[in-house]
Amino acid sequence: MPHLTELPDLCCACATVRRAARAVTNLYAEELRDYLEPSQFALLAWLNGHPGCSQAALGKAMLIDKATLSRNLRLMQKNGWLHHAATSDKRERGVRLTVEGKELLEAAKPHWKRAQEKLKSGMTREQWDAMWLALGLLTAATQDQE
Amino acid sequence: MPHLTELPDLCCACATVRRAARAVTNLYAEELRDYLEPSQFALLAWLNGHPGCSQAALGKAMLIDKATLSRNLRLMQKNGWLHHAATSDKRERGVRLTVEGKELLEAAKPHWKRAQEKLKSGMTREQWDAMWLALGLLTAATQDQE
DNA sequence: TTCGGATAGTTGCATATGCAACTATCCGAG
DNA sequence: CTCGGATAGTTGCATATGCAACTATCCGAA
Repeated sequence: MPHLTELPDLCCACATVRRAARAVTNLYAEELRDYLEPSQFALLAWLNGHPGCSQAALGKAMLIDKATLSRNLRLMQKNGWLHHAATSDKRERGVRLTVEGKELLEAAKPHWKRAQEKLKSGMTREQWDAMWLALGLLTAATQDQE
Repeated sequence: MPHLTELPDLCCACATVRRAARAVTNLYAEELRDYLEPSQFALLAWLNGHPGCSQAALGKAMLIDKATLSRNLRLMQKNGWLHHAATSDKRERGVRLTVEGKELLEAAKPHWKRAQEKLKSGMTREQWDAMWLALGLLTAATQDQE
């Protein structure tokens, strides 16, 4: 796989960030295989830090369409990892991890960590930091379009 | 959408690059809506520069699973944008754009350009360059794991 | 008080993605 | 020559993703 760092035929930012997402997802998926999908790990981890969060708030934070979220959360609920609870606003319902969900998250964490360390070990500290900055700026640049 | 550039609760590189990919994909999809999907544009553009390429080579360049590629290309073939041709090696078949495929690519290009300019206008030249570097390094870091 | 716009969530439809298992073909070692 | 491993591509299955259209609820203006 030569020249991945050179400016390639892929002069399309969309193609390049999607390719990176595929590559990174596969790396994490391999580590998390026995537990959950990488995207499910992300949802579980975020919800763990924001208990009682509404689907809408979750979607805004992760930039996930509400329809996608509706179905992905339903799957995780069927797995027993989380549950919905009524709120004062009858339109929305707060999402919380179940005990099983928290246990799964804890069990998966070391494997997540391993994947992240693998990635980190492939670049310098400066490159790692620059990557986080770049991803944040890239995402932000998509949001101030309206 | 505040603080997207700050180090967030999303300390998972996978979640962050996937979120960026969603955000960027949506931006391009909006521009390309009347033509094709962003991922189809990427395939079409790459094939245009590598006529007669095999699915396997395409998959290696874009880091797309061969099964995914098989089906995505089939869709595009049904749309009349490309065709497969036999090669000396009977296992593989070279993929080429049809005339319709080339016309579509040309028609979509200005809209792709507009999406890319939108993104570019949201950051400085240095940040733009740093982003390309970071995405390349990130992708490369996933590849030297075996 | 009520009505219309905004918000939360779901469903139909379509595309994208990857693993496992499969078939067909190629090619080199013996 | 032949057999077994490697390679190219397809199919079954499951998850992820987003738009459009829908229902239910909320809330502020008239």
